[in-house]
Amino acid sequence: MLKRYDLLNAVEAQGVRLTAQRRALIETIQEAKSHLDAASLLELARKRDPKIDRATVYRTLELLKRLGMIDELDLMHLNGEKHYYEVKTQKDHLHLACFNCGEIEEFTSPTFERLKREIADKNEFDIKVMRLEVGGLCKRCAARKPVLQ
Amino acid sequence: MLKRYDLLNAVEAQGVRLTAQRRALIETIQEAKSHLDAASLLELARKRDPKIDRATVYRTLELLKRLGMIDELDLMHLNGEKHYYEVKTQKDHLHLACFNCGEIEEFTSPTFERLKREIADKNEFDIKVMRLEVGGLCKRCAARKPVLQ
DNA sequence: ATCTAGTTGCGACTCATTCGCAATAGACAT
DNA sequence: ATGTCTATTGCGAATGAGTCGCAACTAGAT
Ligand SMILES: [Mn+2]
Ligand SMILES: [Mn+2]
Ligand SMILES: [Zn+2]
Ligand SMILES: [Zn+2]
Repeated sequence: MLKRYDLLNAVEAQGVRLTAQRRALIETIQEAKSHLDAASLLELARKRDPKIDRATVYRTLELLKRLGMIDELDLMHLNGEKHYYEVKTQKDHLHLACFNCGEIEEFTSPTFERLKREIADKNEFDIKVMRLEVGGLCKRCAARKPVLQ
Repeated sequence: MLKRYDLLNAVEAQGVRLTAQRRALIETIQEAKSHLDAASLLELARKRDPKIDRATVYRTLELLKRLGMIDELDLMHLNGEKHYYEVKTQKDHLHLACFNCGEIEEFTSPTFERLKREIADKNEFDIKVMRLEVGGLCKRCAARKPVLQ
């Protein structure tokens, strides 16, 4: 399991106003077992504070993105055009999405870290976000499928 | 300049029906100087064949994606939620998007290729698409900005 | 020249995300 | 504790990207 940043403390440290809604949303993302889209996040957060609006969800996601505390993912848009969110981990990690079964695998990799350093160094690019998403067939689904077609 | 696949020939070789609209769209993407979103693609393609509809653009993009001939990009959604498209290149390449000036840099990298092989090998994942997008500040903009804030 | 399955245009639709504005509530000062 | 001020919120309406159903059309096979 990858180590996640502690959102609530980090947000507090930024001197951002801590409302009940933000608290509920932040706790929800922090404890989420999977990548959440805005609608699922809203649904879950309402269990903590039923009085949260969709607009607040988007505004809070925007805030957390701006502060560099969460990452936004496409996950290959396997399921509509929505985006997914997760707490940033200490090391960046990458995502493999299976076109067939929808499974998402995630992991870190020294080569990925090295690539990150190279980009920053060679291009003198000040990296704020880095997103590597791979689509294809997971081990199981690749085995199940004929190689052709 | 990265070497692009020849879409028209590749599509023909697939035994896909070649309509006037598809031809116009394919030629447009092929010759595009930049990453095109669906609306820009439509606008440009209409110069070749004025009678193309938005729905056909999306259906054709879907087709080309399925055939693995184009890539779909977010480019960090710097400008709304739309997606961008480009002809697949012989080697995959990655994209750096500057949050400040919007510039997009692209390049290939041996480390990126190596990472790709590692993912395929270690995870036994059959890679169809691989998308690495980086957001941050380009060289010029990073220099212009104070390090804090 | 005919046939037909695949493709298209159209208009209506869905779904994710954003916006404007009046009401509310953190945080800080009193 | 109370008041003040401003950032934040809920609401409902709006936007914008992408999709769909269906009748009309056409590429390409025979
Ligand atoms: Mn996207
Ligand atoms: Mn590119
Ligand atoms: Zn799978
Ligand atoms: Zn820049």
